[in-house]
Amino acid sequence: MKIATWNVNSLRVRLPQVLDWLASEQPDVLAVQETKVADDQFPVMELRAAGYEAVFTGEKAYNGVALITRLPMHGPVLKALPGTVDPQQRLVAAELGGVHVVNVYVPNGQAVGSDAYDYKLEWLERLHRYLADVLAAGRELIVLGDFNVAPEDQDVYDPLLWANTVLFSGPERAAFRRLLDLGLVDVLRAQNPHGIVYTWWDYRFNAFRRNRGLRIDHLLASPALAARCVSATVDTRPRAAERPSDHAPLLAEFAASR
DNA sequence: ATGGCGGCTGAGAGCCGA
Repeated sequence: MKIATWNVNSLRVRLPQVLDWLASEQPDVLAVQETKVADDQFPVMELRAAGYEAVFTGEKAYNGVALITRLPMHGPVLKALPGTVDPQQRLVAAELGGVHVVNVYVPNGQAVGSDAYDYKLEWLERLHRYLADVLAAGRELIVLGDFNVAPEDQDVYDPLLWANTVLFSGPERAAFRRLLDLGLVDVLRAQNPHGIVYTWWDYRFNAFRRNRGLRIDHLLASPALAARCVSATVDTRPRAAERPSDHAPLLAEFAASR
């Protein structure tokens, strides 16, 4: 299975880039975040013409997530964390190729100590409970998306500058670590144990040209699946192209089981 | 490094992202 995640920062603006990328990389699944499009405006037909179906949950102007796939989908599609009513559309999950695939757009948090920050930490705790249940049921799991957390010093271009700020504060990193403590594997880091690998660069400051980035998009896999990961890379080409998203796509490939 | 970018809405400038 070839599976990717990409925060596109408006699917309607980025649709040409997304269609180009699907054509060149041919992933089985692409999880996108920040679609910023209401469901009745979602580009179903354009994706279908490219050979992909989509399940999505969106809203006007903010948030919104979609799973774009050429695999057959089985079973129910989840469009929010179970047992919660979230006015912000931040999660879509489906059974794809025998794997429970969970696409997340974790809240940004705005600033340490803000209401948005508390909402982010609560959201991550609810995600933890849900993923624990999935794993307890013995299901193969991939959770991928924009986590808005840089887990380690090497995931931040200037850790001292970012210390105690949102995306890199202790409580956020601890919440991410608790997801790994479930047994999930950060496959991009596992494939690049020591390398500098960023997924986001600020539009300002010439950040991309200077490679002042953060690694805040992630793909986590359950242990047996992670053992079959044959590659995990960040494709920086779309970030370098015309009218880019500020995030680059993260692409991983898994060998079939036996 | 104060904000510089870019998307959104609604028709201004302000909000939000990270």
